[in-house]
Amino acid sequence: MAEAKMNKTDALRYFWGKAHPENQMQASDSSTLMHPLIAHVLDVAAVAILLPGSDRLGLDNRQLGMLIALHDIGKLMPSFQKKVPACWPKQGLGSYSENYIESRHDADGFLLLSYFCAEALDSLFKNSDDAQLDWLESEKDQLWRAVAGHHGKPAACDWDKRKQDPSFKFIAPYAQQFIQILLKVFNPPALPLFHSPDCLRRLEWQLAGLTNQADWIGSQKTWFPYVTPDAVMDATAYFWNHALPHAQKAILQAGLGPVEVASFQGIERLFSHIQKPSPVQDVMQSVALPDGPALVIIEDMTGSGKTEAALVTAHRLMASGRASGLFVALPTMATAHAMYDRLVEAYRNLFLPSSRPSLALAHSRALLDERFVSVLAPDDALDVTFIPDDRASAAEICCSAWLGRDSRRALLAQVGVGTIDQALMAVLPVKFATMRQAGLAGKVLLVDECHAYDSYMQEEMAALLRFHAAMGGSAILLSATLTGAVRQKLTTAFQDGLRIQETATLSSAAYPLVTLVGAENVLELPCNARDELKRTVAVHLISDEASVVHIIKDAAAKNAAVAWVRNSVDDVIASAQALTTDSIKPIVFHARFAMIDRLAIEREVLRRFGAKSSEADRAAVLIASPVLQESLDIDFDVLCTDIAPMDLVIQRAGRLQRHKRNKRPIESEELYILSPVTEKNVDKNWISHFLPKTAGVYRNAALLWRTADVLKHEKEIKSPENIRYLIEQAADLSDVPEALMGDRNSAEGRGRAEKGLAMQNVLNYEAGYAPDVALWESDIRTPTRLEDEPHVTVRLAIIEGQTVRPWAAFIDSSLETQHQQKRAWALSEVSVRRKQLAHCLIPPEAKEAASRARSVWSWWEREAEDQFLLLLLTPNESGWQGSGRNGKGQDVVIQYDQLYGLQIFPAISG
DNA sequence: AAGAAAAAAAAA
Repeated sequence: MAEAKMNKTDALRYFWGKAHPENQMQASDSSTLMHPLIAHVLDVAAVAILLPGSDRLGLDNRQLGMLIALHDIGKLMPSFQKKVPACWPKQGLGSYSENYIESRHDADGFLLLSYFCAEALDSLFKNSDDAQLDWLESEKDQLWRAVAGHHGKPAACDWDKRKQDPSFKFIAPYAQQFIQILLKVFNPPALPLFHSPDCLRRLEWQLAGLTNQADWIGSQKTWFPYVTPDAVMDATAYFWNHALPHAQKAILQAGLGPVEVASFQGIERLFSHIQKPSPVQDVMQSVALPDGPALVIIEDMTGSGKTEAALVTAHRLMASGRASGLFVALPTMATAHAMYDRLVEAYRNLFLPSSRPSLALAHSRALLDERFVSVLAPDDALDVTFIPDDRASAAEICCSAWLGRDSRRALLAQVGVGTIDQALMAVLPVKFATMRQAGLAGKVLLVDECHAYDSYMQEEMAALLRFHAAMGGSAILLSATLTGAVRQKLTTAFQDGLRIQETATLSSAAYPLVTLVGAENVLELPCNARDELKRTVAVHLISDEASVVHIIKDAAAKNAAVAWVRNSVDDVIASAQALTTDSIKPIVFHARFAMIDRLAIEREVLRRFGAKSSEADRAAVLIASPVLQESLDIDFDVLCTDIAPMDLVIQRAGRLQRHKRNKRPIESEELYILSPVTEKNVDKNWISHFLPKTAGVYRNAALLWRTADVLKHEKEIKSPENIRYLIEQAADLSDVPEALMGDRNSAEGRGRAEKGLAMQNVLNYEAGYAPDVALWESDIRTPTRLEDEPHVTVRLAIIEGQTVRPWAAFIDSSLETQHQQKRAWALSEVSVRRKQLAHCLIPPEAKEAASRARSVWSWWEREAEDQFLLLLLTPNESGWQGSGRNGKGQDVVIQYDQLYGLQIFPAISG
């Protein structure tokens, strides 16, 4: 029996917007199997209107609500409605049919808005009868693609072909009626014509981000329980009485409720441990900041208190209304953790005590961090009415589970700390980049250690700064030293984003230095160094390994703390073995250990050589790979290093007699650099004959030669006086030996290629949120970092009978529990070049146990079988061993022990 | 001919 068809307005409430997948349905209560489309779009519109920060778009709430509510109009199409047959709106579409062409509702939505319903939307753009004041079609399309592209990338399809689908003719009247209903709910005044294309472009990106964000919140079923079609009989009533109150609560539970920035009242109020501000902190407290969006670059020595100076700057920018929050980007997960720990103490002081801002940790492994997980409030358990009244609870950290459980959402937290990669993905055509943009918008972007990047990442950084400035954001960059070229590049990028025609030229060579960049002017402000940090290190170039060994043995005999930074892991292990005697037992430190062992070594190294180490503990020899130049706060009486590029040599030298100590076995500050002799007539194997593995790691021999040669003449590293000079001199490769020019040129070529690749990959702000102007989620994910060579992640495991245990659980039995499984596996990882190890052998009798072990890994870890290798270890006389094949398919033996780490040898055949 | 360290990974 044919159902009597309803009129369109009545029928519309039966179209669904959200529904359970068929198999999870419970037939008992058919009325709430689905959430009506009208209800869903009003929910999302309500969220958008109430989200703090949505006022930055500069739209009237009625206009904003209208635009956002249109985001899912494509779901009216039968090709969407048929997806859940039980929810098919027969009241409008007649009896169910499967015969509709497959399509995407985001692309269909765009077509409805831009083409089939243009007239119905006229009133939204009609300012007067003067056609001069009308919006252009292309301008309207910018808005439509922003709201339609809410599935992580711009909606796309073969538009001309898709238009031919007869369903459009059939659905258009419904869509027009749908629009009428929304117009009645919101009653939006006409959108003013934008006086500049820049403003419209910004609105396009902002609207795309906000739609996305509001859709994610508005799609949470726990916050927006399904309602019956009857509930939206009166759409206006639903919006006011249902959508808005639910949205308000949802926003609070998402941890995105309104917060108020405290006024800036001096660095001591922000950090209780600071009694006397350092010079750079003094400057950043008092200097006049440029008007409008600002870029601040702080170059100063490690230990100068840059981070606090930067947070002071961020607070001042926030307090002056230029930002509502902060994201701190760091080069590694480890440094992100350290920064998180520092912010835990201070971040609440940025806001009024009555505000409850979230502090989120944003990187791929944040959920393996016990401390972060422990502060995550369970969804819905957050008491939204709770306002702490005593200081103790006001000081407590918080982060909603909704924000904390996904790295893209984590960027939305008022204060975020994470890897730089999380921010960079905002300017790459990866899925939900607009979410990340929304997270960064209106925040101060604080990038720490921003010298630590290659050409590819530098170009991404420039793109990020350009984008951030164009969106009206401010940024702070921290570094020990940047070359003039890099500082100029980043400054120009920021000014580009501000639409400055004639960007500033930087000139200062002072150090330490604060660079203040605004739209109007640029100021380079020399700054004093902290007295305690001023120092002179004597540099000795040594051209034979035996002498280094001799120096180390000599120092060890005097009970000094001595370290040798070697460039390759194999060299580290070989030298450690060669140095081992009855009295010397070197500590070996590199990254080819299972993470749990590496962390244990790190703790041991900190204990022995850290600020609080005792004289007895310090009498030790450490042989380390370049991991040592990373952020560990340790110091040595004597330091040796293989030759490396200048900035790294300086960084390594920072580990020499860094702390004040009453008495040292060796008082003079001397750095010994193992390097071949620098002469003009060297041959092209200058470095590879002398330190073959170093030649593989630092592939620009000219740069190494130049570094050694500059240091040979300069003879000392003097902070702060000659730091800038050393860096700039070493970077100048115009006059290197003839034989090394080939190397220099190919390194330059690689750099240029990387830069080109990055330029090709990053989003073009100007081109807008459009499908064809970037490789949006093409076949290969656009990476935040280039990998020069493919690596595999090896997960170490112990096999005993039929049980496979992660190595970490074997080392630390507290990791044996069910809920620690993921952490245990992550702590058992080592990264190895695929060339060395491509496949691990699993004996047939262990196959079953091995696949049982793998089954608890996440879907991509299981999926990428050649990327995540399970290595089964069995004990042998010197530790543990397993077997596998290298990249060429040859059999190899893998040796593992806690002293030297992972080593791979060719298998002895026969 | 040699090879550090570092990040990311679904959906609305």
